[in-house]
Amino acid sequence: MANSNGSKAAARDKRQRLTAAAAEVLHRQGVERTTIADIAQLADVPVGNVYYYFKTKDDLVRAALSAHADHLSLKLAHLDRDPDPRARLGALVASWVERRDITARYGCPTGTLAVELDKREPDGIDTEVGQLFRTLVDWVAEQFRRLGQPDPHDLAITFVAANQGMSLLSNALRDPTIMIREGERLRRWLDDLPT
Amino acid sequence: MANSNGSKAAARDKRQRLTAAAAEVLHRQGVERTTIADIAQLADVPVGNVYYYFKTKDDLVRAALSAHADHLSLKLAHLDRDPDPRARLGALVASWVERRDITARYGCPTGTLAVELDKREPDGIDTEVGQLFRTLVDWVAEQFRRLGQPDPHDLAITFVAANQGMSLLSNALRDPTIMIREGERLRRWLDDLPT
Amino acid sequence: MANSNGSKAAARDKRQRLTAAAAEVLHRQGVERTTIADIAQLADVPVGNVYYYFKTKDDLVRAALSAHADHLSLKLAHLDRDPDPRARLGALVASWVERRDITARYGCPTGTLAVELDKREPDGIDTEVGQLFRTLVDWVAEQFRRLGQPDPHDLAITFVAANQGMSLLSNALRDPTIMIREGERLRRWLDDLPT
Amino acid sequence: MANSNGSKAAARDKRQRLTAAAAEVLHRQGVERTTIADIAQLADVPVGNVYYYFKTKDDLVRAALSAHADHLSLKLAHLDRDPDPRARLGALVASWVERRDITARYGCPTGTLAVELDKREPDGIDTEVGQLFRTLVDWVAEQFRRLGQPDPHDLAITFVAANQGMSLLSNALRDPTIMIREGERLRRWLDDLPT
DNA sequence: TATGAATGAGCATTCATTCAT
DNA sequence: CATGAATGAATGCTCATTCAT
Repeated sequence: MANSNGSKAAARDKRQRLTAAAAEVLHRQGVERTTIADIAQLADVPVGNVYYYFKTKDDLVRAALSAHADHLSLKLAHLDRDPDPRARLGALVASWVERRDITARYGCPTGTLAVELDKREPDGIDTEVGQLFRTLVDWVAEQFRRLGQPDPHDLAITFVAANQGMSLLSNALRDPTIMIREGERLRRWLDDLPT
Repeated sequence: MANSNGSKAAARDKRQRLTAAAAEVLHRQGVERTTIADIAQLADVPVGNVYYYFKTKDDLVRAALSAHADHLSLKLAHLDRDPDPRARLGALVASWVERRDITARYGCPTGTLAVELDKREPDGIDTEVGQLFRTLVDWVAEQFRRLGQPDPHDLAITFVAANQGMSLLSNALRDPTIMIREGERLRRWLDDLPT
Repeated sequence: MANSNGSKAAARDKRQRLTAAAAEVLHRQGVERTTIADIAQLADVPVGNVYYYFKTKDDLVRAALSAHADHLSLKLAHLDRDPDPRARLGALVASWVERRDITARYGCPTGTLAVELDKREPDGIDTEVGQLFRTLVDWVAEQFRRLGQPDPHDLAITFVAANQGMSLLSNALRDPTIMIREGERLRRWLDDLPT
Repeated sequence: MANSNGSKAAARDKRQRLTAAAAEVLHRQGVERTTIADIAQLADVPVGNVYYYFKTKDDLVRAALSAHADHLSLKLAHLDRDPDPRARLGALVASWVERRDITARYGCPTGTLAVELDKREPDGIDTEVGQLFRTLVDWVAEQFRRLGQPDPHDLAITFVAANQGMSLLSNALRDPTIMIREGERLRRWLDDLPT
């Protein structure tokens, strides 16, 4: 029993550890500068063993991306607890600002991944990063819709783009305060939305 | 005379060709996925000869970045011909929107370069991409200042971040129309600025 | 069990083979003229695999040097079996003369390595070749001390230098007989030492 | 006239400068670590121009060796002014000791060159370094002959080998004082020679 | 002859992926 | 499943030598 169940648990655990390690290292070092060995080491898994969980490096990258997607789903589900759409969006902004130091240092995990993956998959039209962004945009759009805004989807694009823009700039300029000021602007914008 | 000058001109030309090729290929394929051979081939220069003009691959990357910086300077100088700051900013937005198809396919050259270089130079605080962004932000801030806006620098950050955000999203979603709609929003925003 | 131990043994064996191959080829071709491929080929190891055992070419060079150092230690230990210091030194000389053909063809392994490494590590003060020579000089000095000689260390320097000198000359002149005659001179010198 | 004579002089001068530069840099950096560009730069000659004076790198190396040979000839001619063979040999030793700092840092120019060239010309039986050593050995032998010594040639080998040995050791141990002590020993040896 | 530029072969090193046990 | 080891293709870079002018 310790065997069948235990090893399955161990396997799930290893896969999990590898995914988490990948998400972290890929964020910090970038996809191309990260070796399988880097990830294996951080996950404390022997290199040769990685391939029993992920066929290729791309698979690992995808897993890391999925991890970010899962993280996003969790966050959105958490935000959904608040019934007020405006508050939800405000909390989303707050979560962005909260991560300002990491963002200023390494950029937005999703955004930088999107940039790198775009170079990797020259013909990928319907990419998984795209899906992630779509999920987020859709959720944001839904909030704007509930707020009775016209063109909620466009507003959502603007909103999500604002995060990507301030993240990229704060990273390029190594200035976390950009996130603070831009975050305040977004919140003001939310508050000023005509009802 | 045609000789001595000719060869120098040829050399300058080759350097120029290599720089242009680098800028183009690095934009399309990304820094890490681009080999010196790729650049050499596009520039029609034998691989070994590249190193006569650029000591290292990093040098080539820097040259490509400089090319972008030069391009930006030219553009700003061109915009400066119009005395109206609001019109200047509007024209800048227009130039962004104009490039929407390339942006949707490969992202903003400067933005994607910023992301990649951040992973390459783990400790680079005062990077050259940073300088490029600073130049742009400063110019934009100056226009807002002339328009009598409070906090022109913050507005400039918002403005530049907007471009990066919409570029990234339109790239990730492979949707050039995002650039159109966001561009229009920016122009409306400019027009609505209180005087 | 044959397994786990077997692969470790195989690994040790491969490392050993690479070290031996390195020692041999580096002696014959010199450090700079020897490629990793040369060593790999002689050791019958795929080139890419070499780097699993040695991170860099320098590492391989160091390993070869260590092999020489080990060889020296063994030889000295063997000589130590004879209780008579004079006989020990005589046997050492004999071992030098024995290798005269190889020496005339390729020089003294340690001496030529010392020359080459001196050019490689421009600032290496306390080099490993230096250590090797120190070990030898110290051992020789100890013998002279036991023989009751004054300035045993100086005598040891003279003794060791004599080997390097005759090795270099016999190599440059491609004349192994130099080793014979100089060897005899050294032995006579030992015999004539005042007690 | 400034032309024909001047350019010939300039050519001779350039060749001379290249030879001197080669001798110096090859001694310091070693043959393999020295590039044509290194030599050209030190000689203040454009790289492409080097090949009008020396067809190949080997030619340059040979020229440097010839320079050392010329230097030796000059030195021996100078020593020949003293009619006393013993004094001549003593003065030769003194000249070796004088160069102790350079020797401790870079080795004996001829000796290190001999080692490196041996690796370069795998089949060179009658090498030019050999010739140089033969010249020296013959001259020294002649002095011993005049001193009425038996086996003057063997003594000469011993004498020259002593220099190579102490040079190599003082270089490997980075200790110029070895040259001093060994030099004194050689002089004592000369003085003690039976007449 | 003079010279900047061109050429191309060669080398150390990396790394994703596979294999043997 | 686990794991250390194997494999080989790819890449940045160097440099002696040659060429065009």
